[in-house]
Amino acid sequence: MFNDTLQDFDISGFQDDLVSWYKQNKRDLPWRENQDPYRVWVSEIMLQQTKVDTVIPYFYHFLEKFPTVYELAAADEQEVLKAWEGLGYYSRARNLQHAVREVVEQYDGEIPSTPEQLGSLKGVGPYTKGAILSIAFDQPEPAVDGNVMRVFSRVLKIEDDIAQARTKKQFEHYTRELISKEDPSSFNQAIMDLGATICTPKAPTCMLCPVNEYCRAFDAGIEEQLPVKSKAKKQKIVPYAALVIMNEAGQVAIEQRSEQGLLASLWQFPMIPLVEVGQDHMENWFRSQYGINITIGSKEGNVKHTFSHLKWNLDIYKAKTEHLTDGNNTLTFVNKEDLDKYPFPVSHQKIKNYL
DNA sequence: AATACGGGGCA
DNA sequence: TGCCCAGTATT
Repeated sequence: MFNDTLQDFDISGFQDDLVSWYKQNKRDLPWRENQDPYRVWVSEIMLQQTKVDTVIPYFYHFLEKFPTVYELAAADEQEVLKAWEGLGYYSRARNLQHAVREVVEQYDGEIPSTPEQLGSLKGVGPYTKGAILSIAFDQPEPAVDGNVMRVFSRVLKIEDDIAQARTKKQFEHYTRELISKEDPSSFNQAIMDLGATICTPKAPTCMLCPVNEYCRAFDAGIEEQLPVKSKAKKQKIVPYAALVIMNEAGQVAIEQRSEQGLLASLWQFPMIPLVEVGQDHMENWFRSQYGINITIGSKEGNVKHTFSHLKWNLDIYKAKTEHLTDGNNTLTFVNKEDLDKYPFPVSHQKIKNYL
């Protein structure tokens, strides 16, 4: 199926040097305290596209609030989102709770340990499946993430575009061949630690690398040129007016976002899409949408926020209304002190400063 | 095969 | 700014 890349590669020597290095140098991380599959699972979901240092405080708090699958399954979704607030990719939290509920109902609370059952859970893709199977259940399954592709693209001198799906398949194939069958958990985590601390995206410190003698890119002096990755396209800029609307009771208006799409089910200050609505028509548009009159003051400031695929440019306005509710009950008027009970995206947490 | 989906840190 | 990060689901 694949070429002869692994011909003449000293697999057992590579495994031994990598795993011994890991055992002496592994990072002390909270989810490495034990092999509890639930802890491993939660950590792997949080770590998707997210740095270790960012995850650590969330992990502690989340495990304290939801120590086992049972507490998480029983929790209110808003509570789970609140615990995820600021971490991003909020569908991870929703999918995790959905999957945990399935584990409680279908598997009597025991996290399944077969690739088929585990991989069928919401939010558990090829990487997370392999990570849980290897780390929690000691099974020799590949867990191919960005680290693995970077490390092996260098070690094996693979010059295919790692942004392509078929390239990832290649790495899964090679990792399956290379992974230690005696200690797959240490092997997979060793690659991650190596990628995070030595085989870094820029300026890898090859002189400190425990497996540099096996590294074909290092041998050829092209480690900085790998991996090859095609560029992402630029984000579109989307302008909005964000409104901090106070009523005469001193309450502020917020609303919950749709259950689907961007920042699903999170809360926000009402926003007017300035692509469709002219500056002079904001109050009219608001009345047509929400059924109440508001008086918009002058612009108070601006918040820019970059997502992976778009940029929000938010002009902040303060506004007043005489109403205590809106026409269709889309808005919720809350006391300032109660704002922190609701999960807000980071962009709208910044708007709280204008209160 | 491409796109949607967050947010932070770093050169 | 642009790139990267312990990716997955949807189209």
